[in-house]
Amino acid sequence: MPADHGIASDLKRSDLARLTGCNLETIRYYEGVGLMPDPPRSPAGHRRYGSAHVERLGFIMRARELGFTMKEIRGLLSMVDRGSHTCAEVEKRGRHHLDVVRAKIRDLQDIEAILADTIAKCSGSDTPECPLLTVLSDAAARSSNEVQTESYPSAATVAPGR
Amino acid sequence: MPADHGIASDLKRSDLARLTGCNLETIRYYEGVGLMPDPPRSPAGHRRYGSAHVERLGFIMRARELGFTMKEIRGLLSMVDRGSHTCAEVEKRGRHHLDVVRAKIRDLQDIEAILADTIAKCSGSDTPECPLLTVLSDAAARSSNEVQTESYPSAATVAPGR
DNA sequence: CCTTGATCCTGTAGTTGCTACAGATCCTAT
DNA sequence: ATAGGATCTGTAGCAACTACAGGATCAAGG
Repeated sequence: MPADHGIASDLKRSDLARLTGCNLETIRYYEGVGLMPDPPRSPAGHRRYGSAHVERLGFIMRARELGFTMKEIRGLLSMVDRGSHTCAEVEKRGRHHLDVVRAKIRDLQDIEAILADTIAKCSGSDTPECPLLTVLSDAAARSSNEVQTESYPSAATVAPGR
Repeated sequence: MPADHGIASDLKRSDLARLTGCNLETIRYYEGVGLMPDPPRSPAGHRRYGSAHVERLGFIMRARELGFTMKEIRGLLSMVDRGSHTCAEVEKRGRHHLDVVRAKIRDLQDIEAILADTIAKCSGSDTPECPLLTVLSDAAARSSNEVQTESYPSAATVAPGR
């Protein structure tokens, strides 16, 4: 096998985009908000990237795929940049993010249950009466065992105006 | 107990907000984007709402809670406004939204699995080595049975620059 | 060598769904 | 009458990008 001819460099912005799967414009955006460093420029002012940039942007993209917010990614990166990170601290942040992800899953599962239950009652016919519209129109139809504590005397029609 | 004196009216914007749980400013926003009708005004120009507005905003709020986008809500409302809705059509839209919700749940569950698996390997100690950082730094660590089809020769360090 | 088309540059506006502010007017209670 | 809330308008900000306009530059073909 031939010898490696050294660290790659001289990548254009489009190369970096292609290698990382990141949108071209987003690279500039990340530079603007300080997630990516200002790269060296060619004499004509074109950005020139190296493998270090590929690594860093790859890190950002994978964190994004895992749903980390920009703030969290920024925190992780600055820890690593400073070399002040420990597994314990990274794990702590990861666990916090996991909690957030699990909370979102629970919220969506609640929504899923209501939607599925309601839709199951739909007739699929041409009548205007619809269980889903009823649920959307009437708070009481949602949680039938919970009494509305404060509401206005109900009017005749749903979604009036026009 | 005194008799009900008819359909309510002359609600102020703050009243509507309180009755529906909607943010005060959001009401004006919904009016601006055409989700809520322009209400009648008092001589001095203050918005005056009635029970029909309470109903409509309640509809919007409940659709929001179920994760419908503004576009979907707009579609549902305009159907109902026109009186052209059928249970079949509403059900169709509801099922589509349910599909979207379920897809989101699956995405989040994938994320949850990767996070949980990775964090489980963390030592929680003071070392800088961390399985979670490894996963974020190295694409190969994510899907270990999938060969990277296109990537750059890897450099020494993760998250360089500084 | 020169042209042509692709790519790069900058700054700025649009997206979704709100939320919050500034500065002016108005209402309500004492 | 006056003090304090509440309302009015327009506009700016948030996350996290994405897309465009108008110009400069590069790379390949003739």
